[in-house]
Amino acid sequence: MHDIRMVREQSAALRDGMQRRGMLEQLEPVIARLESLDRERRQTIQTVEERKAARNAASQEVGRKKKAGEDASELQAQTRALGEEIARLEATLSDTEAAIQKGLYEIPNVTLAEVPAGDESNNTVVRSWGTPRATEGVKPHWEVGEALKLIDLPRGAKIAGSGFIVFRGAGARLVRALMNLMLDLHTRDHGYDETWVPVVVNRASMTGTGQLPKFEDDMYGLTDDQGFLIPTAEVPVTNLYRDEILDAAQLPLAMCAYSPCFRREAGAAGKDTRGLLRVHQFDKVELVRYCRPEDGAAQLELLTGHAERILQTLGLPYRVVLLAAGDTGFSSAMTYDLEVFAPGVGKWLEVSSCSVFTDYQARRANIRFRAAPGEKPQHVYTLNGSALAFPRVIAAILEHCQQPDGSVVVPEALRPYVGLDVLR
RNA sequence: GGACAGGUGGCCGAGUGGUUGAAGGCACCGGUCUCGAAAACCGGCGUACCGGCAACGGUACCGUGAGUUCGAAUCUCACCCUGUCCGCCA
Repeated sequence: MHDIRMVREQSAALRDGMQRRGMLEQLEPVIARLESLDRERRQTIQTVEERKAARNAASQEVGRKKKAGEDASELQAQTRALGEEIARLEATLSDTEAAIQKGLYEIPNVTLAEVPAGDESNNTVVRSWGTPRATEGVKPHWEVGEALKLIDLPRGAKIAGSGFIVFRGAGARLVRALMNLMLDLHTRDHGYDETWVPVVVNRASMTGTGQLPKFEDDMYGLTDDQGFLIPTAEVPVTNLYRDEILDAAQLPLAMCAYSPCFRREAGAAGKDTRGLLRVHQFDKVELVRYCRPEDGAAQLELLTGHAERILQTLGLPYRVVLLAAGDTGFSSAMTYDLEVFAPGVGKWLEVSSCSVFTDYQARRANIRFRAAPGEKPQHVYTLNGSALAFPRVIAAILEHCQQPDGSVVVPEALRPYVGLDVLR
């Protein structure tokens, strides 16, 4: 969420940011309305506070008179009328403020200068690693997965619904292996603090990271309670320090967490629905960092490198894509997608999305730090990235490491965790 | 799930419906004293918003929300959270 002051004082930069996302036309009415609501709000505040000052003075006078044994009934009646006026003004004010809030929630973050303007056709591959193998003769992961009895999609659909996966045998062990490998690397080599968090969170947390109010349809909500299943560990982990003020010495703060993730994928019907590419529940190790504003860009490079390291360790060819403004997520200021090549389906699969949110999330979630004792707290910059999402990594392994006989060579780094060299 | 008890400033802890933003203490900052330090003493010490170039003025905030009242930290209701005991349960 932006600060209303951003709208007031930096409206040119805001409009430029929306232009670069290709959303200015759509959002111009919202911005213009915010500008007028802002003026309205301040106007009303002035009036209401002036009336309150008058009421406070009159109330004290009533008290004084009563104490002195004088009659205060007339003054009381006047003050009551004043109170009624205040109530009306406050109702107006709270309407105005709600409208401002709503408007601010509709405006996405402004992207950083190095982010290319325009829609996804302007996404840029900034580097790549490894050599994608030829697609010739490589079977899609769902065929291998089924043949090797690693994945049971029909039974997943039976017990939960389509888009829910069952892993079996070595497939299930592969999931556990990935979890351990990733957590080990991030905690041992990359300095992340391992965290284990609830997969159910409340509305305040979902609002803090920006899933609410705009994307409620994408999430699973609990029907009897006011909770939601998390779509990513970003939500609980980033919210850990919601409404807190950190010491400067705590920054940069780095946390990683394994969690299952739940997504309704509403509106995605028919797209990438085969196999493991788009499912309602999947596992992921997530990286979350908080840093000082001046470190934001460097921290994004660092975090992205940590995610890349997993793909390198697994020996899977990938490329790093800098998303154009129009393709960058709502709350994000800059995002790199990591795409691994899956020769069986002949596609680059997004297995990670690493973003810096500047202070956009931190403002919403009210996460601050004090640069020096006695200074005013300011918002941290938040970052996160998957490292990595399991199902697509598994798909890539089943395809990239596939042998002509249909068996799959387990990436070397994973062998101690899986306990097998080849899946056959 | 049931029964009690409780939620006040960075922390502890007072608070009778009326100059209470809130006693007192701790912590913290500045000063006096000291060769220096400690102790003692003196002073300072919340946040947000609105107006103002500023000095400053105003408003709001005692878990959250609503209500009663001329006036609410203080009274009423609902909700949330914490603690203790009971029940149930992996």
